Amino acid sequence: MTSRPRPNAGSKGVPRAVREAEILESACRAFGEHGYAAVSMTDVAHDAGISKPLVYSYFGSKEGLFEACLRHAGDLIADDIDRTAASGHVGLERALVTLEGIFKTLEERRWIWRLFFDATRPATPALDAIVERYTARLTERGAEGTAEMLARGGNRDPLDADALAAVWASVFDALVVWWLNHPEVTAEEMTARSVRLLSAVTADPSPAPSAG
Amino acid sequence: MTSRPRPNAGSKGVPRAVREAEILESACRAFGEHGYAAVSMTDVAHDAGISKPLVYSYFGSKEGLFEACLRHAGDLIADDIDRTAASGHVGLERALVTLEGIFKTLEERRWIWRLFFDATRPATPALDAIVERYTARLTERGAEGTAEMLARGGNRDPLDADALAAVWASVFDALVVWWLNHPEVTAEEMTARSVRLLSAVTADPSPAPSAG
DNA sequence: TTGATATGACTCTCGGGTAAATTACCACGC
DNA sequence: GCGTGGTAATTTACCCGAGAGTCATATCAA
Repeated sequence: MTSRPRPNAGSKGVPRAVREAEILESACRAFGEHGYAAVSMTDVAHDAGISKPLVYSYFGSKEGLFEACLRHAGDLIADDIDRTAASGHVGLERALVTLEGIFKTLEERRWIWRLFFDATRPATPALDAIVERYTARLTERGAEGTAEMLARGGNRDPLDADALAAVWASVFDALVVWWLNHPEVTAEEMTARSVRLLSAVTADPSPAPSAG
Repeated sequence: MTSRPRPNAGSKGVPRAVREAEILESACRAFGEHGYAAVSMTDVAHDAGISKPLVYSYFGSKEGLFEACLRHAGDLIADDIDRTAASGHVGLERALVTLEGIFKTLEERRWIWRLFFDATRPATPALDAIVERYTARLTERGAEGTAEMLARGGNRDPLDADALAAVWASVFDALVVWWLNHPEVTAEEMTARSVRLLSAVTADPSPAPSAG
């Protein structure tokens, strides 16, 4: 079995750090847009313009590659959350400042948001821990706000607080995802829209549910 | 290659309609709890106490089986939505009546809710159409309510209306999913919780975002 | 005997992961 | 300047397991 010539083998000579960043970017985009399960390692390699074993030499496994994507995206998002949380705003205003920050951070990399809500990823302890760590910062901040809101109304039920925190996280996610699906809307416009919507809801003098 | 005996082959004689219902129930539960991708046809067959080829003889393919699950679940849910929508309530009260109906309908089959939000299913035109058809009824009803809320505040932006409808759908889903994760909470209790939470939010006299 | 019900054992494809070989570059002695 | 060996970068070709889907055959009731 005489080996046939292998075009381009070794000819690139791209430094490790550069190649690694290239692969990571391709992977983040692919995973974010199509989901873990729908993306094969061959896809990532092809998108990055290289062969599959090279991807493995850099990231070890598909799960390892996804983990690197999570860390990359998580650092971007969590750092932003921490920054806006430290800005001293409270109540609805803090929620809106947080949204504004996220919109600006994601502006040119919108797809990374979905990495953290990818139901098709394997539920391994390693990945679970990373997702948990990063999402905790976001949900914690939200829970503070919603708990405060309930307390103002005299509600001290811990399950109510937990459920409302989940609802708020879902609202946050819905706003971001809606924005992901409307690429023509800028971060600035989306911030203004969020202000209008949240104000409309909390100020709504609609027919409240009468008892019974 | 003398064929060995096949224990139980053909010995059951279960009527088609009965077997079909058994398989469907197993499949709905498995798909709903673990997701399309994580469930194999062998799993379904084993759970239903039969062999894989029998599942194929009834539903043709994995996608066909999932389609049947969607129709089964969709009929339950959509019928319920239509019924509560016709009850004549408006505003927040209608939202709560709708939630109450869904909670009661799902009480003994909570997992079927997730079938419609399963990101691991194949995105074929056939399945897309079915999901679209069933979810349309739910989101449409929601959009009516949110549009009305915006209009009361003088907001006529169609994109705002679309985004708020998405947010409301997300809130609805978040409440149901929170409930799925708290099996000890009854439908009745969950309805009461929803009333408290939505009332708290819409009636919140919190620091509104000042201009600028 | 016939037809409905049922199954063990198989094929085939896809995708994660690997082994071994190949190319290019670089440092070094002459 | 120029062979030369070491090493990093990269490839082709393969293995392997899982799971979708099929076929020929077996059992049983009427």
